Amino acid sequence: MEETPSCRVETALEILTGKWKPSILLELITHDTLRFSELKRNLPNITQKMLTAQLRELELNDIVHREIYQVVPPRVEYSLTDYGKTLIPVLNAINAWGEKHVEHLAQKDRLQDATSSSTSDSF
Amino acid sequence: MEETPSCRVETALEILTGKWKPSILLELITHDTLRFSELKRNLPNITQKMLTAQLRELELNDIVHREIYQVVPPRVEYSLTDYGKTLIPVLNAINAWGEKHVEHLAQKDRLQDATSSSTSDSF
DNA sequence: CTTCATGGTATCGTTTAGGATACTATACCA
DNA sequence: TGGTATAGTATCCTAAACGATACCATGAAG
Repeated sequence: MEETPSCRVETALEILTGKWKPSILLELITHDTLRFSELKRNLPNITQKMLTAQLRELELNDIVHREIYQVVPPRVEYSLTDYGKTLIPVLNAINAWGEKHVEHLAQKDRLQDATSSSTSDSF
Repeated sequence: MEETPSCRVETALEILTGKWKPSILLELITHDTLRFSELKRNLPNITQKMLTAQLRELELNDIVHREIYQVVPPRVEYSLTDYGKTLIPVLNAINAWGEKHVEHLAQKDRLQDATSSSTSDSF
């Protein structure tokens, strides 16, 4: 890691990227507390291995809390830590830009279609 | 792509992630306009292939503008589009959280060191 | 004694991102 | 005629991310 400003962007992005982390975080934001099996149910295509791995990484970064109940069959509950909740506004900002972006691209495509059809509207 | 909110987070993140995109964006934010060779010089470890590929992706998403001058040897200048500049506040938010995060982790580690040294302070 | 549910690991294969290196076109300059 | 600079491509290779599948430990219920 270097000391340039972009480095901190990368630091933050490391935590948010990965094929499943945004979805996992969204689940925990909207449901507060979820068991492992509930997360797995709500993320239909994730494998157990990936879910475990991503949760462990989030736990390492103090974003999610893992609560183990010593019962059989096991019961493990996941939730955002207070610190993890500081990510919510950041995720909202990213999501808002993402929404604008799909609109922006759609508009660009409409313009391209219009100009390309005007060059080929002899058909 | 699905319709869930997290999807737009992923949409946005696709544009920001990749080993070099944050650095490239930072360069263009701080220098306004840069030639291909200048970008390459400022990003010492990037390969020509990666620089080209990342710039093309950013161009496709209308984040950077590519201006080609028909001279020999070639001169190509890259800059943020007006639309690309809407990313700046998002990057700032991400960067700010990243800064907090390194502090947070450092603090956590200090606490851990303190407790672990208190269990082993017979040395 | 078998079965079931839960929350995992372990192992292997595939797919993707990224890197190293060589090559190219062009016109000017010596 | 040959070298130089710029902005790339093309090809091949490695490493990391991701996925499929099989396996495991536990104790209660039947």
